[in-house]
Amino acid sequence: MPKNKVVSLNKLKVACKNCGLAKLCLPLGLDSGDIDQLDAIVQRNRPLHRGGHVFQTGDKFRSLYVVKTGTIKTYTQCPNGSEQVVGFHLPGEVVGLDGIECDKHLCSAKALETTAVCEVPFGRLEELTSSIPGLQHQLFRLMSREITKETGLMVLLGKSTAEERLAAFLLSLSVRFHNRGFSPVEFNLSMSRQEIGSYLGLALETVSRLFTHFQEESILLVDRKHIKILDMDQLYNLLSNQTTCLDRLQAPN
Amino acid sequence: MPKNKVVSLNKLKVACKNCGLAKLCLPLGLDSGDIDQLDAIVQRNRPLHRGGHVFQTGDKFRSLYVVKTGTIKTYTQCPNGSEQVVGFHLPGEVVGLDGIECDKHLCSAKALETTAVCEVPFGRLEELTSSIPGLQHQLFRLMSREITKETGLMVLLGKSTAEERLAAFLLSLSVRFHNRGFSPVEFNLSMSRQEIGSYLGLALETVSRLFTHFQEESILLVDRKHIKILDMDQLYNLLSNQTTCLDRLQAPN
DNA sequence: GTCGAGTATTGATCTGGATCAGTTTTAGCG
DNA sequence: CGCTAAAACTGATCCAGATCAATACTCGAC
Repeated sequence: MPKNKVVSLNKLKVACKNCGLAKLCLPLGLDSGDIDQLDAIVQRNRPLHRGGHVFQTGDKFRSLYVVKTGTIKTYTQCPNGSEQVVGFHLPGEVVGLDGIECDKHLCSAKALETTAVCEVPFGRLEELTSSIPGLQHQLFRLMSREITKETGLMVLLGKSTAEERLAAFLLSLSVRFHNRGFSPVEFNLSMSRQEIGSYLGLALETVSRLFTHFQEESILLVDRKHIKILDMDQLYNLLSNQTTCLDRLQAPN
Repeated sequence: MPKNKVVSLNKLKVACKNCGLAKLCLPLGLDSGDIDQLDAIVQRNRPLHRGGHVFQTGDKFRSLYVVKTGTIKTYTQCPNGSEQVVGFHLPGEVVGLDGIECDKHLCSAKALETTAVCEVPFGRLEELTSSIPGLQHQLFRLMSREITKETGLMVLLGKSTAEERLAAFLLSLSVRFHNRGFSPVEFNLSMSRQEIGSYLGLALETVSRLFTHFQEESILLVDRKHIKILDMDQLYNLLSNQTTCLDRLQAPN
């Protein structure tokens, strides 16, 4: 923890109370004074470049990380070298919860584009719960939501078609962008077809074909990584039998 | 019946400190006095019969439940009526964590056989963290483990063959039984082929065929719900490319 | 600008496991 | 005990999506 990055820190130091993400993030439901206390332990390091790691499998667990801008993907490496994406994390979403159990990270987290994260040392966060009523419950809620989201994805992977999986993925992104103040119908994917496929348990060719197919059906307009949803209803209808996991994937955070 | 009831209730009132599961359960890492405090809030209701519900989707969230004896399955109901199993829970394992987020349960939990559970009112559990150092961290660890386990299952569902899935499932059970003092090589399945299939994202026919196949390969001896693992090494080898999720599924709890 | 490497698209083929269908076994019950 | 319904097994067929293969596009480096 060097203390000589005064200049870059100033540029990055958006206090939690001034941060547009506060309603989605850890401070949710805390009052102004409490947020100041939380703010005091948050470390704001310089942004990561595309490909930079927040942490890697096996690293000692010290902190949770909240995405401020950009996108983080979490993934595990299989023995044969191939990687499996386990999550995409947008601004306001927390990364690193899997590290609490064994005190070391069980997956790796890397930036898909230039990305800024807020580092929250977990030991100090745990201490803060004694002086901030509600913070403990907020953390339990956050972890419960993570469990819910993963359950939703399990259900999706267990019994849905490729079409349903991609539709659910796009709708999840749509809702999450919307919650963050961006357009729910037009956005850029920061991940490759390969990464989408890995996350959804599909081959990259299948993902590519589905984009083409959705475009032919006038559900989407696809230009490389730029997506425009033309017919939201039709996209929802593809999931009519999957409302359970859809609800879960659309959880507010 | 009335006479028996008293006796059986007395028999059920095993204090946490005398419970054989304490090393796997919430009291893990707490000292004797702390366990007494925890014990004081735990409710031990009469056992559930096969098919009885611990809670159902939409119920208000009040408590976590720890399986004492028997097995609980958690599942969600799809709009079309079919159900999707999301977990099987053995003695010492906690059920209900998904309810914290929205203050209501998002899945249902029912007994697969006669099953006793310890009910832990969550509000009181949260209060207890202020007087029991370490309990908060233990709860965070517990939830982190849940996230880890679900991630492991996601990976399994995303990219593994039917054979690998069933092998991983059996090995997971084996380890969990072993941790609970039972034989790791011989046990009874409390769930149907249908339920195993639902959990693993397979058709019940596929599960049935795989049991036959494993038996032909002298990996297993299968007699209806009774399983004997004849060749543990071969079962492991089926997962050679899947060590990541194997580790996760074998998490101590 | 050209080059080259990564990424995406599209087509052709193959296959694991779903689905359908029929049979057998088991468990529950009057 | 036999009757019934659910669960399990087994065989035959089919198809969604993987895999293999070839081509096209994008973008940064020089």
